[in-house]
Amino acid sequence: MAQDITNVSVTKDAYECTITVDCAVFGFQEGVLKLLLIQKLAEPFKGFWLLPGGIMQEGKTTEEAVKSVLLNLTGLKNIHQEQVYCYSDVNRHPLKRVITISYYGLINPENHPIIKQKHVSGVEWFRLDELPELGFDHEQLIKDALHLLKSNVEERLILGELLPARFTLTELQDLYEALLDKKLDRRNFRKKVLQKGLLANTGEKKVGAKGGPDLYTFLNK
Amino acid sequence: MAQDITNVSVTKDAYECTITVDCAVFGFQEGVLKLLLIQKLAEPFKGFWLLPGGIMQEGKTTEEAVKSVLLNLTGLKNIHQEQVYCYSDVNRHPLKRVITISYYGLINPENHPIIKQKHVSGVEWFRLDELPELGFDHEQLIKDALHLLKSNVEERLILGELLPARFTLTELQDLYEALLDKKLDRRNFRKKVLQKGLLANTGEKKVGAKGGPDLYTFLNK
DNA sequence: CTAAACTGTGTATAAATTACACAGAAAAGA
DNA sequence: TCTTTTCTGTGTAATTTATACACAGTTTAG
Repeated sequence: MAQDITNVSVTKDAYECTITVDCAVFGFQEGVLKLLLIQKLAEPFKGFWLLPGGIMQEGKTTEEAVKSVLLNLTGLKNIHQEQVYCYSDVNRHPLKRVITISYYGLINPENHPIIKQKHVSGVEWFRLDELPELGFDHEQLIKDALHLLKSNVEERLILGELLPARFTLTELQDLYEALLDKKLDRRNFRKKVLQKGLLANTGEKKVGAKGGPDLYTFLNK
Repeated sequence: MAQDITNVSVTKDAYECTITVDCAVFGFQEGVLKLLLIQKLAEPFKGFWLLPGGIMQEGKTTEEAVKSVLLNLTGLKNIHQEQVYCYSDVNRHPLKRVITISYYGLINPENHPIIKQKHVSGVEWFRLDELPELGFDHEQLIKDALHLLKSNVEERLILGELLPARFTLTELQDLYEALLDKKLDRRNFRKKVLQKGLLANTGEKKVGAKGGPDLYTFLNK
């Protein structure tokens, strides 16, 4: 007897599944792109480093679940986040079938002190080129998150808080260069990024920096 | 008392949620892009047209769930599919909290006869510019699916079965024009699409067509 | 106040995109 | 079968976009 699997039948006999969210939190500091990882306190993957993540609780959207998980594991709040992908392989988690929606987040580490919470044995920023061994399939999640981040930055200049509210074009260029892993020509970079029409020169200059660089900001936010 | 929401605790006290999948199946026929919709047999949204979708069953990935749902509602099988987005608003479904992973699929309607199954009162192809009123948030799902489809076609020439295995460049151009909703110059289009290096001229010509157009195919598949 | 390190800017060249027309092939119709 | 119609395949000039490149001015560091 075939089971009715249309939308009609969600109220009866529906299989239910644990949903987790994971979030690749990126920060940009001293010209280096960094990723925030937590170290697991218990099995499975005890001692391994992981993306912060956890269970979606009743009544929450996945976006809200990400916020709550980050707050509970790292003390972080108010961060820009974007959905990356849904991972549903049956054996992703060794103990139980879970479905994971992954996100990435963008913060300025200086504005967001990391406060290690209980449930984790460590919270640390890692350079992207010096990541430790990761648990679960988080290497894949990071790869996918980074790919989306690059395309969102290049195509739409979505920076979240990777840069401060007012930033110099050289800071923006340093971010591009870290993401693309190559040097860019200053004059051509400025031309290209300015003609997107998304940036405004504030008319003020950054203090404490040689050359007295102009501070820019986003036009509409 | 704070609940442990890390990955550690997936086995205890975890909220579980019904997961559904929806799939925007696109077909390309007579130069027109079409979308396959089903008509609902029962409340909620009885009589409304919807993307085929349904519940993810135990032991299945979301990709497998999409396959199973399409087979059960429309008789379709073996279709190219891509994940679009995860929708988790709490009130998306009027009867129950569900989380939906949406996909799009690409088929050649001529190779895949649609066989209406039980659980639905209709299955029909609609022109994209003549869609009926849709239930749930499926208008949004279609918009997002179409957006991803466009970018996958333009950037990566991912056509699934929108065209037959061997096709003329004019057929490919017709598909582009339908997707982008504008006319393209033939010579420039050919230059651009050929220099992607993904197509090979089979050396054969399409019979029954004026002008004797060359048949092309994908290089590596 | 000198040296060092940074900023802001324009132009010439190369590459990519666009606009555009005609001769040949096949089908359709007389 | 032959004339008309409709489609295919192709190149070049003009425009736009991307790239390579150097120097004078500003600020900090010593």
